[in-house]
Amino acid sequence: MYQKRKTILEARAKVLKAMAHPSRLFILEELEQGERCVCDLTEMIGADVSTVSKHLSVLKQAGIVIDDKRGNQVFYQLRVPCILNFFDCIESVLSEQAKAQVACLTPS
Amino acid sequence: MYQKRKTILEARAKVLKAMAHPSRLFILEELEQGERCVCDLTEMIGADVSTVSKHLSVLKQAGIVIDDKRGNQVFYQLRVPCILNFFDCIESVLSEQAKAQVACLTPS
DNA sequence: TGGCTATTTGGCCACAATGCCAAACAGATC
DNA sequence: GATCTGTTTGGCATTGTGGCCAAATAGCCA
Repeated sequence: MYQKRKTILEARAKVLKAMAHPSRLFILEELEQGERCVCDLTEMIGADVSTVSKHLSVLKQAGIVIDDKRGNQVFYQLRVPCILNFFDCIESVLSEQAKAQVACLTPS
Repeated sequence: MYQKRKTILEARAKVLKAMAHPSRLFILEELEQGERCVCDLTEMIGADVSTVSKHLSVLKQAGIVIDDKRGNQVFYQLRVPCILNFFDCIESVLSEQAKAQVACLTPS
């Protein structure tokens, strides 16, 4: 039952795992606007360049972004734009959470 | 730039992280069919009950599933059905990966 | 070549995640 | 109450992740 689907589910989990970090989500949002070089993203995020580079490497290994070296800088862009559609659903999870909290706090 | 959105992105990342495990993805797929008790899922996954229970706890804490105790068993169900829409996009990431691999292996 | 900028990689440390076992807990039934 | 089944929680070992610094690498320009 599970063993049969395990390989596929592992591949999916890998993609999700690559997205599951605030800095990496920020990068994806930013790349939605267009390509960005490592230096741009580093400045926006405010972490060490090496840290941002590693985040980009995670996204690249997961197949979510691709890189393009031009001169001495590297530009990253989304490979699959639909990635951003995820957020609508995530938002609905979060809004359900919020609703539940309100309901919980409201005296009945 | 990033600091401003960080709180929201952390919340989203938490949801994604909760999904980013093969067993938990399996659980979500299974719950798409309808509610399941811990014992059903445990048998299907083939791990220790305590392990499955912890996976369910992760999904619950993320607000993705809800539990309903009836008698001495606990039934879980999806709280937000759209979760499954994720997979279309993930599949397209994976198929792009596959395409790239083929292109890479094909002599030009 | 030498120096400059941009990026990646390796090392290290602190911390989180995974999975099992054992123990605790909850509900049903006798 | 005693016991059985179903579920959760605590503890522990193993492994993975995230972040920084320092060093290596790559491309430009003089």
